[in-house]
Amino acid sequence: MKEKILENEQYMQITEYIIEKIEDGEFKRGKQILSEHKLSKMFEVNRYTVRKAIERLKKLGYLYSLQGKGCYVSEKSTFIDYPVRSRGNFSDNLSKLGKEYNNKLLSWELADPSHKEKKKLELEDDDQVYKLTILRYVDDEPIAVYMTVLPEKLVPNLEVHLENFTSLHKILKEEYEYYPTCKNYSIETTFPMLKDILRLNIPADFPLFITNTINILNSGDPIEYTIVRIRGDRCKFYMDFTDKS
Amino acid sequence: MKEKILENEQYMQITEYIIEKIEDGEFKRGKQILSEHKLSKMFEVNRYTVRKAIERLKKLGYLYSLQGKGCYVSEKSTFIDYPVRSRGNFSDNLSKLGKEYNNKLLSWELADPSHKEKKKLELEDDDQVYKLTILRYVDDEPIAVYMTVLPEKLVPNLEVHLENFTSLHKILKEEYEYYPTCKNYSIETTFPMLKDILRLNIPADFPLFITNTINILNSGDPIEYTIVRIRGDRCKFYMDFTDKS
DNA sequence: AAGTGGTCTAGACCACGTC
DNA sequence: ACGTGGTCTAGACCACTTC
Repeated sequence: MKEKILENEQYMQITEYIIEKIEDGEFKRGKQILSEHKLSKMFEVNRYTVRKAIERLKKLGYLYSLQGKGCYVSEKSTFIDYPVRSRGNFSDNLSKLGKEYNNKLLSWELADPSHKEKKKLELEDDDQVYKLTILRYVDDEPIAVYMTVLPEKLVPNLEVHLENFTSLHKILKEEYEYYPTCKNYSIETTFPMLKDILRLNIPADFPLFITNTINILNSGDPIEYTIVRIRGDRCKFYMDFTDKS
Repeated sequence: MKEKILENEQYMQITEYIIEKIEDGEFKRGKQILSEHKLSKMFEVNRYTVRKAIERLKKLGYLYSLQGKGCYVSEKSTFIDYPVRSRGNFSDNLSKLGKEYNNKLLSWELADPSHKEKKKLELEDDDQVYKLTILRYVDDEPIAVYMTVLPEKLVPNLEVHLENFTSLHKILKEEYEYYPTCKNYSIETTFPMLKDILRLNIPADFPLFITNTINILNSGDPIEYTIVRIRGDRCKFYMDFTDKS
C-alpha cells in the first residue's frame, strides 16, 4: 500500500483497494466490514485516513454505516425512476414499480412573488401567488421537497381545498379542471442545505438533484413554477422518447 | 457560535455562518476570505473543523481554493446547458451560448460486447462492437467523457474514419448516412471514480452526472449505446417541450 | 522566508448499539 | 462494560505561491 496513485493521497489507495475487495466479492453485500480501528491498524495509517476513504466509499454508494453498530457493504440499490415528460406524472410510474407514495403539505402561504417568480409566471405587478411546500414520500421514506408557486388569479381560494391534502394535481384537476403540461424542465445537482438535510433525513455530503419546471395550461398561461429538491442517491431521471403519452 | 444547530456539528454552524456572510455581501465575490488558520482562531475551533466547513462550502459552490494562495468566494457560475431531446445535438446549443467545443478520441477498440451491451443493442451472439472513449471539451476545459458502443455490422470499417476525429455523429452522417434519434435517456448523479478525476481534472468530492442513452436509426435498429460522465458542477440538463425540433 | 491549503498522525470524548 | 462510528483538538510535514 505504499506506492502512490495520486500524490499524498493514501486514502485514495485505500478507497480503490476496498472497491476491489467488494467487486471481487471478498467483502460481501450486506455484510459488515472491519471496524475503522482495525482497518487503520491493517493499513498502518491513522483512523482519519481510513475515515476519508470510507466517507468516499459511502458517497459512491458502496458502503453505509450505522452509528454504534458498524460499516456495511451496500446491497445493489434500486433507484426510483423519476419520469420526465410533457404530460403524465410521477404517480403513474410508481404504481408500475409497485411502490407506495404519498405527499405531505408542509406549509402554504399567499404572498407577493419574488422577481424571478413574477417573470417565470408572467405576472402583472399586483398579482399575488400561492406558495406551497410539499414533502413527497416513497415507501414512507422522504424523497423530495416540492416548492410550488401558483398565480392566485388562476387558483382563487386555493386554501379551501388544502385540507386533507393528497396531491396538488388532483386539486387542479378536480377543483379547477386544469390539466397542466410541462413547458420546460431543467436538472442540476448539488448538495443539500440544512433544510434539505432535516427534511429528507440525509447526510450533508449526499448528492441532491434540483429541478426547475414551468407548467402551463392549454391556453399557454403558466400555472405553476416548481422547484424540486430530490435525493440524488435514491433517484434517477428517465425519458422515453418512444412513449407517445 | 456555541449553541448547536445539529448535535456536535460545529462545522455546520460555521458553514451556515459563512454562507450568510457571502449572501450579505460581507465576503465579496472573487475576493479571498480569511485563511483557515485565522478562521480557526476566530471561531475558537481546530483547523479540522474549519476545513470541514470549507470543504462543504466548496462543494456547495460558494468557495474555491488554490493551494499556496488561499480560499476565494466563487463568482456566480455559468452552467453549460446540456439539452435533452429526441433529435438535434449538443453542438447546436453551444454555438447559441457562444461557447467553443471540441472532442478528443481517447481510445477505440473492436471487441465482444458485454452482456448489458448485447441486450441494449439487441445483438446476435457473434456480433462484435466498436467501443469508443471520447473526451469532450468546452472552452478548452474537459467537461464530459463519452463511452459509446456501436454494432460492428452497422458501421463496418469504422476505424478508417477515426483519423483526425472531430465528431462521431459527423462520421455517422457523412460516411454512413445515418441520422440517429434518441430512444431513451436516463440521468443519475454520483461521484467521480479515479479515472474521471484524472480525465476531467476535478476533485474527488465533486458531483458527477451519469447519463445512459440508446440511439436508434429510422428502422428502429439501435445504433449506439452511450454512457456519458459529465461534470455536475458545471453543467445542467435542459428540456424544452415547446421546441418542436 | 513566510503564508497558504492538502494531508496525515495521535489522541480524546461523545452517542449509540450490543452484550 | 465494551466496541462502533461521529466529532473534535493539537500538532506535524508537505507542496505551492508570494515576497
